[in-house]
Amino acid sequence: MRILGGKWKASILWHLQAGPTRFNALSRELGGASKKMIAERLKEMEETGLVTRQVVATKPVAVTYELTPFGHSALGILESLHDWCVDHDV
Amino acid sequence: MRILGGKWKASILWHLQAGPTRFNALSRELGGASKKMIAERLKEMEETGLVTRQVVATKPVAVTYELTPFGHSALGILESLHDWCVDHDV
DNA sequence: CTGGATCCCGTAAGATACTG
DNA sequence: CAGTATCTTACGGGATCCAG
Repeated sequence: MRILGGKWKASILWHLQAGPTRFNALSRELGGASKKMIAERLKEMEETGLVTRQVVATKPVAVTYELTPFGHSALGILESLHDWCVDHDV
Repeated sequence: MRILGGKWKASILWHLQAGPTRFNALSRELGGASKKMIAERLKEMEETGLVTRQVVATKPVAVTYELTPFGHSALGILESLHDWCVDHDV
């Protein structure tokens, strides 16, 4: 729960499964989440090894986030959770 | 996450799998949790249908909590989560 | 424009005392 | 025994502001 819990980590993982994504792209796709939330959650997820952070020194700077293999495996878990919710009407 | 999240619900489910358990028994087994936490979490879990509450009109009163089938199925999910953590060293 | 830091608030969590 | 009442603290969450 400490790794996957909270309000946004699951959504972030979901949106990252398509491939490396920029900070603001995430911010746009996760409509209801403030940039602070995304930044905090990404930092935690980087520390737990779910995602990697890449800084591209263009101008203006670009920062992309990408799933690690561990992050991909987490998506499998989330899918189990999802199926469980659906099976029990939740 | 809303159903299983928080700090104590998983532990409560785990301790209830042995069968109907009394409030104070839970309180003793979940060392670090105050009675307030347990009471609040149990109330939520009753509302989401994970557990049932049974009042036995002895003197003094006894109250036991028991897993519903839905609660049992949640244990399966938690086990998946646990296995996932173990497999990835967490 | 980009990514992120700061401020403020509400709720969860924790400790303790009290009640039927 | 099984909670409730009350208070304090910690953290998640949201809006806003800052730097490159």
